[in-house]
Parts: sequence; C-alpha cells; structure tokens
Amino acid sequence: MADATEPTASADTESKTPASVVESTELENKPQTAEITSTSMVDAAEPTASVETESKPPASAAESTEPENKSQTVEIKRWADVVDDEEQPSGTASSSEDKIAEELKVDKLTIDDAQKINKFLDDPEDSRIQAVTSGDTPYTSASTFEDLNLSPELLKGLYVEMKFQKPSKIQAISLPMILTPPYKDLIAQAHNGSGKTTCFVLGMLSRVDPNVKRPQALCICPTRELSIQNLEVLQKMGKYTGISSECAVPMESGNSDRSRSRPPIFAQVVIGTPGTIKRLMSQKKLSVIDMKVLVFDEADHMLAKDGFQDDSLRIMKDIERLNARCQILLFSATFDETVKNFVSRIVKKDHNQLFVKKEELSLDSVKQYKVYCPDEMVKILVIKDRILELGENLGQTIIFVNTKRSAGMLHKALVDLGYEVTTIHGALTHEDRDKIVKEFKDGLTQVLISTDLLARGFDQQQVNLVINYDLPVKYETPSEPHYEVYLHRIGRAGRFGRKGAVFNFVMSERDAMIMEKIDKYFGTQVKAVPSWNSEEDFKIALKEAGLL
DNA sequence: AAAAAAC
Repeated sequence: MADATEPTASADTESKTPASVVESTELENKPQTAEITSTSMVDAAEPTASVETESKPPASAAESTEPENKSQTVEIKRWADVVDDEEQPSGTASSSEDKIAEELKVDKLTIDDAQKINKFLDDPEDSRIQAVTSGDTPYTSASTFEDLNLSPELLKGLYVEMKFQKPSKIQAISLPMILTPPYKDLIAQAHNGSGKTTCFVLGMLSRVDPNVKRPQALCICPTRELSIQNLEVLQKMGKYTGISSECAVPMESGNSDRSRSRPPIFAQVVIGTPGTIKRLMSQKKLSVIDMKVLVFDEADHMLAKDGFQDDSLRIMKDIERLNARCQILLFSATFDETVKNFVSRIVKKDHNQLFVKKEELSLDSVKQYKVYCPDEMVKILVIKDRILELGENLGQTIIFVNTKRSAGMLHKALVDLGYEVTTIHGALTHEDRDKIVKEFKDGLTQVLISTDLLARGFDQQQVNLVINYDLPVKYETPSEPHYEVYLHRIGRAGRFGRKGAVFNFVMSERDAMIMEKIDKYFGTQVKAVPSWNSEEDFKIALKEAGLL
C-alpha cells in the first residue's frame, strides 16, 4: 500500500478575488487582474477534501499547526478522501510564514497564491489555478467550511460522514463563487483527485429548498458508473439534510420489467446520463420548472462535438427556456482550447472561471513511465511477469485498452495464464457492469481491464497503478495522442495526493511519437523503463514512485 | 470501423 499520503491541500489563503472582468469570450482565460488580498494565510494547509473525481492532490498534510479545531471534527481526512483511512500525515512543515508572505506579494492572480502558499506547505509544485471573475462580486476563498454558511446538517455530513476537515484548494476557491448570490455560472477546471465532486455536490445540496418537493438540481455525467458514484457521494454528504435524490440512468435491462415504464421523478436532486435525462424530460417525467442548478460533470466531454454536445445543449436549452436564471456549473480536469472557447460561449456572460495550465496539470505524485514492447506478446508478458507479480501488493491496478475487442482479448490471455482479472466495457449488461465495479471497489478484485468507460471520474483510492496497454489516440487522427483521455486515465491513480505509477506500453514507432507529443504537451519527461525484461528495472521504477 | 449513451 503505498503510503497513504495524505494530501492536503488547501488553500488557505484567502484571497479575494477581485473582479476582473471579463468577457469571456474574448479573453479566453486570461485572467485579468486579480489581486489578492491575502488575508491571512495562516494555516497550513490541510485540506480535506473530497471525493471527487478528479483533481490534483496535494500532498501531505501537515498539521501541526492547526489553529482551530472544531470539535465536531471527527477524523481527519485530508484531501479528499473519503474513504480511506490510512493516513498519515506527513509533516510538512509549517513553513515559515514569512516566506509565504513574501511570495504572496508577488502575485497577481488570485488563486495563484493559494497555490504558492501551498507549495511551501506541501506539495512541491502545485498547481496554480487561474481565476477570472466577472462583475464586481467579491469572493473570499473559504479557509473553513464554516465560512460558507452551510446548513448545520450539511456541515455535519461533511465532518461526520465525509470526514473532511477543511476545504481543498479548488473547494476553497470555487465554493464561494458557487454559493454567493447572485448565483453566477462557473466553468471550473481542477486537477484529478482534488475534490471537484464535492464542489458541485455541495453546490447542489445547499441550493435546494427542502420545502419544495420537486427537482431543483440536476447533474449530467458521461457514464452510468459516474452517475452512480456521484449520487453515492451526494447521499452520503447530504445524509442529515433530508434532501431526496435519485439516479436517472438506463433501467436494469432485467428481463422482467422492460415493459414497466419508469415513474416520474420527484427527487430534489437528480443525477444521470444524457439520454435518460433527455427522455425523461420529453416525457414530462422530470420537471425542470424549479431547477436552480444544472451541473455538467466532465463538462469538456459533455459539451464536445464528439461527446454529448447535442444532448447536453438540448437539455440546457429546455431548462433555460423555463428558467433563464438556472445556474450552470461546468467541471472537469481538462478543457482543450476548442471546448474552452465553446463552453464560455454557452454559459451566461457574467460567469466566473477557474483554469489550470496544461503544463501544471500532471500530478507530481504519480510517476509516469514508458516501456518499449516489441510486440503484443511482450505486452502480455510484461503484464503477467511484472505487473501482476510485482503489483499485487501495491494496491489495485487498472489496465486501459482502446477497444472492447482489445479488452476481451487481453482478458482471455490473462485468464488463460491463470490470473484473476475482471474486465469492464460498455457492451456488458448493466448488471455485469455494476457487479464488476462493485467487486473492484470492495477490493475483491485487484486488476481491472477497462476501456475508456472508466477513464474519467472513477474514484477508487486504492488504485496505485495504471497501465496504458494501448496509448490513447484521437479517433480521427490515430497518430495524434488524445491528451485529455491520457490525463484522465492517469488520474485514476494518485487520488487525493496519493502516490502512484503509470506504465505506458510503447510498441511501435508511432507509439514512441505519441509519447513524445504527450511530453511536449504537458511539459513532462516520461522516463523509460530500460528493459521490459528486467524485473529489477521495474522494481526501481516502482521504488522511485514510492510504491515499493 | 471507437468509447459511451439510448432510442
């Protein structure tokens, strides 16, 4: 197990973002001014956070300095974690505040500071999130959940159920923007594992009027699995609020009731996939008249041309027609330039935005490697002799492939060799998919082969190893890497700042080129494992990654 | 000719 590193994150600083304005359209995301007032930066960071689907983790926590402690806090978990309990903080030093202060003066953008501070505290190169706010609404980043005026029931859910202690960086920055009237739209990018889910889940829960027994918050996700996972987080966090919620995903294909039609939805919060939501709306089984918040998780994909753009826009327009002021929240770890431009045009003019430069998007806690494999047979041998043998004690592993066929073939090859692995892809029945995911989440299976079905958002903290059996490439131009998918895949390891390793299998000259392009794009230098045939080389790599 | 979603 690796260590549990606990991330921490935190943003502590409070920065206020002044407004900078901007029209989004024109300035892409260049933030404009923002100053930061850093008020206090005080504490070291500790984040706690959330569960999310993705984001960057921070690392370590240090806690010694903790100023306040709430009595209600139960255990401390750090960055996002929900589940895990291992934890051990590492100490980061509370670094001298002066240093921090010094840095602070320098900055320009808001959230940047938060990161700088954090940098000193824990994670060495942390990411900077650039914020661009519109209008003159001032926002102060939240150093504690109390700063957010959440209901006591919701706070209890955060501390008792989620075991969060304080907001992670993205939470500290985005929550005030989400919860402060006037409720502006938000486009938010944050690292894998940093706690984005908590941001929009809290946003949905806190904006629901408990007295109105009709749907008031809707969250659209790219897969059935992610919808279910997000609903579970919401139900846990909102346990004491009494707010009702429901999943709107395709019904069990169970033989028995296909005929029985789905009943109308009255839950106050609805989370689901685009097709089902669209259908429910057209059948008038999902009323959007009281909708206050519309969330798109993995928003870049949901609004991409080759993603769910049509369904997403349709849903968005149907809601806005009845409710022009419905707040739209877009979250993802990735937003390529094209999508970024597109989404900033479809949200309201006075929206706020948070972005992270692509060069700062890779998680430092997750070490990336490439392994030259002469042919397909070698790839299987590497999986068998290196990964399955060595990896057993390292936590769980996800092996990504590009096609369902590839998934099936690899699965068969490994099973024939006597290994226990499970495989998931969209051609399986919903029941089988649910079962495979549950077994993996329960830790009953160690190695999971998957298509990009699980590339995004899947949150299983025990995953320390990710294998790109096939490198992700663009469908239209297979010689080009699919940068976003790559980032999402590797983000399945290193949740919340934990350590992890990624092995990219490079079989052809084309693959080598793809890895080069990936390095260039993200500003990384993925190291090569000298020989696929050397157990020692893999051990060194894993040791370097902190897994051995 | 893919991944997923779903009619």
